[in-house]
Amino acid sequence: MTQPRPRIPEATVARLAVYLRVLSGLADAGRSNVSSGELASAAGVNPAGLRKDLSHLGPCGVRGVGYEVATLRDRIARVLGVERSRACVLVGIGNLGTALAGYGGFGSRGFRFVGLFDAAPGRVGQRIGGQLVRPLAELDEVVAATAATIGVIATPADVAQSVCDRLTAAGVRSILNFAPMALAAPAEVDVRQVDLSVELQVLAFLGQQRGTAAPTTVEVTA
Amino acid sequence: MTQPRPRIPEATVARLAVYLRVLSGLADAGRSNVSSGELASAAGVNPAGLRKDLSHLGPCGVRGVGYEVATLRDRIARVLGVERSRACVLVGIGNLGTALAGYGGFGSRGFRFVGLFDAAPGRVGQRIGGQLVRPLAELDEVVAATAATIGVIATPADVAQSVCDRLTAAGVRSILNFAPMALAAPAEVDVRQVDLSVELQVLAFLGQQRGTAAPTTVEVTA
DNA sequence: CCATGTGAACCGGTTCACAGCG
DNA sequence: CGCTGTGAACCGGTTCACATGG
Repeated sequence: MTQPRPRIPEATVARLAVYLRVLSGLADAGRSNVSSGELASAAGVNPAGLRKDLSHLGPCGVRGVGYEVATLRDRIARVLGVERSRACVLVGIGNLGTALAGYGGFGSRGFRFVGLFDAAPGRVGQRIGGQLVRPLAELDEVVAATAATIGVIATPADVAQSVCDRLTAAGVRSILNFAPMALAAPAEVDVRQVDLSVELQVLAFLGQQRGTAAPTTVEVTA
Repeated sequence: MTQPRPRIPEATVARLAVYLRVLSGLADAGRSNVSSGELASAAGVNPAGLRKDLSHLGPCGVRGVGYEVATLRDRIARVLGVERSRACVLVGIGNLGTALAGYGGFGSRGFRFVGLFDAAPGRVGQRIGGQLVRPLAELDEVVAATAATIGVIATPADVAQSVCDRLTAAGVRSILNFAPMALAAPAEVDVRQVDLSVELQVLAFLGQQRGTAAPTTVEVTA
């Protein structure tokens, strides 16, 4: 290939996804142009960092002017691979699983759930957003038939590892895990962990530290 | 105070929360001792890093032996402030909000929801896990009465900023935001963003990069 | 002798300041 | 003249290797 393939840092990829969302909103609002400052403020990052992120895509703005909204949006979408639709399976259709299955934000980002699975007989057969909930026994079959490469785990912790094993055995290459437990998976499988109670715990700790650190709040260091 | 207050890094705090969960599980299973290697593997981190994390609490293991499970658990719990119960309010009782309100993992970590709020008249008056869903109009009142310091936003993106403004005005000092949108808040308020579709997007990008990078998979670099 | 605790090298990512260019 | 693009300093965090001590 003639592409330079510059290896975009993971932290940058995460922010590109945010810029993409902001740009889509701006485009829908009819805006045709933005500066790095405005885009950065809407995305919650610092302007220089945003420009550095975009530099990984090659020059894509006009000096002295800013960025063309639709062009930049399409460029980022292409890099992130939003065009291609990605088949995902979701295991664990409790409240969280239901929320994920029904979340509209995924569809517009190129993700579609091609299989919803649950172990509880009571859940199986229900419909969530037009999708049938299937028994876990059909996992292999569905992954094979749809070539799904992404699996999402929203089960209780005690079955998460066994679900992970089944997903990897079925051929899934990337796993997003919401169960509060570290998963062991083969090296060629990417696992990302989202841990809701850890987020709350960090927030509480920072708040408590901030609260107790300086009784008179600010200007203590000066 | 006689405490040294050594300023624990944020990344370490997040992992301490994970160690705490693993240690609680080990204690419940009757284990009284662990090595850094075993604990690290259960937490999904590298052993040296785990020891460095624990070094922020001062020496708490026995050389040549390992860590005493209950002691270490209690030490971490004290540092994270798990003992004190923290009042939280949750705004947005859709599928995600319902999942959060019903998630048992929070209670055991010292968090309790003292108010569930939604703008939709259809939601108000429902009970979720024994809690009544209230109208947003009662937010100030409940935050004041319960001294809640943490707010969780699980609303659609278009109202997230206004909810954030109301929470900060009511006196909330820490916000966990699940709406896919960057929030603007006063500097003294901590905001943490959890963005589900960004997680999926990063995962998909890494998978696509991995897939196209090395056709013969491994041993290319050797 | 073994696992902890830690100083020091290392690395990715962020911030800054300014050069480049419309 | 203004905003983009980027090299260079900076910083936090991770990894490594080994000293420490039961």
